[in-house]
Amino acid sequence: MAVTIKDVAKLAEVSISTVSRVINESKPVSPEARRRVQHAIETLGYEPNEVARSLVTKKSNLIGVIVDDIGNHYVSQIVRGIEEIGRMYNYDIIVSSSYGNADTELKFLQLLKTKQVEGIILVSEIINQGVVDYMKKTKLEFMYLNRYYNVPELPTIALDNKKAVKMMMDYLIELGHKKILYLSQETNSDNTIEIEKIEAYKESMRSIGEDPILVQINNHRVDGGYKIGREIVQIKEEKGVTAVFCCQDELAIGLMNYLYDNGINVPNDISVSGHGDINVASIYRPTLTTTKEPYYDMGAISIRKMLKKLIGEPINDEEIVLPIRLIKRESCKNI
Amino acid sequence: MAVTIKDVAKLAEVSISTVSRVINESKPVSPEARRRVQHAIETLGYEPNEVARSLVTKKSNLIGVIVDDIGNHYVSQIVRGIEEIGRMYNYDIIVSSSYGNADTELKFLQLLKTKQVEGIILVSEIINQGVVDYMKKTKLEFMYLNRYYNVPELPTIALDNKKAVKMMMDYLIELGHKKILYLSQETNSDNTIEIEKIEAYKESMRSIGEDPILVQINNHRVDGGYKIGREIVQIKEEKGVTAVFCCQDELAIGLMNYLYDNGINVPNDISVSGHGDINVASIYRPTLTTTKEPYYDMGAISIRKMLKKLIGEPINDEEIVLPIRLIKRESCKNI
DNA sequence: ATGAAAGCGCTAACAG
DNA sequence: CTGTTAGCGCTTTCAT
Repeated sequence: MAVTIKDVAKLAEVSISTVSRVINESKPVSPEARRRVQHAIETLGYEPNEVARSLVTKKSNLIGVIVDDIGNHYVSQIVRGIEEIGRMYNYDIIVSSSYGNADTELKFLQLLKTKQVEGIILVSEIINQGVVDYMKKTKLEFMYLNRYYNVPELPTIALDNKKAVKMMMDYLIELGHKKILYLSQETNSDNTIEIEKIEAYKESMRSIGEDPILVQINNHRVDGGYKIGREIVQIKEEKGVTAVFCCQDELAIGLMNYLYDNGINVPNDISVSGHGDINVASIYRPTLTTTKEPYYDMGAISIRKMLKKLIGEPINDEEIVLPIRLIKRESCKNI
Repeated sequence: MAVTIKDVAKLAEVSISTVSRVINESKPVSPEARRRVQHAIETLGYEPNEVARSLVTKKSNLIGVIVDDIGNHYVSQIVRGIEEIGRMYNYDIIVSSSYGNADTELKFLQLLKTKQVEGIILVSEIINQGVVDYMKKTKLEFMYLNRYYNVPELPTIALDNKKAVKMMMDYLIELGHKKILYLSQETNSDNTIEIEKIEAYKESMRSIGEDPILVQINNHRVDGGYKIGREIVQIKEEKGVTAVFCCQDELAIGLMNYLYDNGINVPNDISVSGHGDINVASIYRPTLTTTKEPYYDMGAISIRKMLKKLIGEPINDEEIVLPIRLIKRESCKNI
């Protein structure tokens, strides 16, 4: 059996309350008693039982984090941010990967609640009405981080995606491109973030008097970009496309792979750009021009907001707008 | 206040013991009582408090996972394996990133223990005597997964690194290479895994009557491979090196970046191979020839072993030797 | 089959 | 400043 507060009290010849007091520095304790208690703790190697503590204080110092897949690089960056800031406030995180399954997300939500987490951060790629409903009726702190959907009913950290698209389009146009193809993903729901990105793209094209050249795909992974390569090359030939702007870096990388494998040189034969700035973006050759989504910061800010609410710190409700940065690299060149 | 077992008991007009019994199916309960309890649980939306439960059962169903950096791809793959298998046994994981700091690792170890985790898996890149000492005197389940060091005193999942090196060398030799440079990392301690890899490399070189061409570096990241590029190219010129075998994929990618940026073509001008098969290895162009380290499996197996011990399942002590596979890709060609 | 009661390890009034 | 006491929500004897 592990050593408990009782053992410490006995050895130090004080009451357990006194021991509790020196552990938590919750109330003044005489120097003498404190010394004895500390000595007892040392010799016994006492470590407080946080579970017991949680039970009475109702504070678990635990945040539940449900993610799509921790193996995804951008996800792990968000988690990194969450964890690092959580640590500063003495919070630990329990992570679970749902692999995009709505039922799993909901199951984890309930599970985490039984574990008495004080808040939950959901990093998802799907829209899950079950979660929305569940969270609305429970008073748990919550944050919905979704890369693809806007979730208006629940707190989230939003990015100015329209602006990101505009910045990229302006840059491409500045490089002399006119026939710019936008590789997007299918918009299967009204609150898809892609809808506003597509809108921004079309607007840019209109502003230079060009017709939009839009290709949509239902796979936003690297292999999706690869598979659509053939079609893109075909359109390039037909319409004289000089630049492909992909709605996600993964697609851009996959596309560049296809182009490489088929002897088409980026950026000499065609320019390619992405969105996100995942880690391979700067490692791949040619390096990928993209707009940076501040994943780490998204995680950091979401938990900071949550924790501030939890510990009752004044929370400045001024919407923090995360800056979007254009990262110019090798994959796009002037024409 | 959340609804407790008491509320359920009251509504169902039974004692809390009975409620507990139906929740846990620990003892027979009359159909009638069971029905009433279940109904009460439904209407109240009761969810058991796992913290309270843990306190009495001494089972937290929590495993602590301390990693170097969750943002590292190979680390996140290990965590994925841990999490997915843990889930099957109804275990959750608490993850913390130590960023390679020994004191932090130890601090987390203690912290996790106070949280009553039932076991700890440490995914580290350093050797930490403090951890070894601490774990030897506590009875917590433990698993030490280290990519760079052998940790003889504590349970771990080892890979046959010598064999991996031999396989790669055999392949390179088969392709006609003789002047093979091995880019290794500095071996600052006796139990560095690199020592046996270097040994295996030297043996291979000896077997074809060549002198080893060894370069050591103290940075095993992508940028390390990039920075050493200049030196490698120089040695290539001097000694007629035709292939560079890097002790980690990250180094190989960095090196290929340097070569690309300096107009040296892989694999036409020089072959490059790695070790690990991190995700970029197959995404990068040219794709990287490497030996696969089964990260996901390492995580999965380590927690499975731990959980079996925890739930008292018979554990087959036959050393599971994880298979090492040679992945032939584009970065190496015959000469 | 069921209830009463003890207790897991700890915190937080409450007295003194 | 310190000890006593009452729980936190739950499981688990021990009777009945």
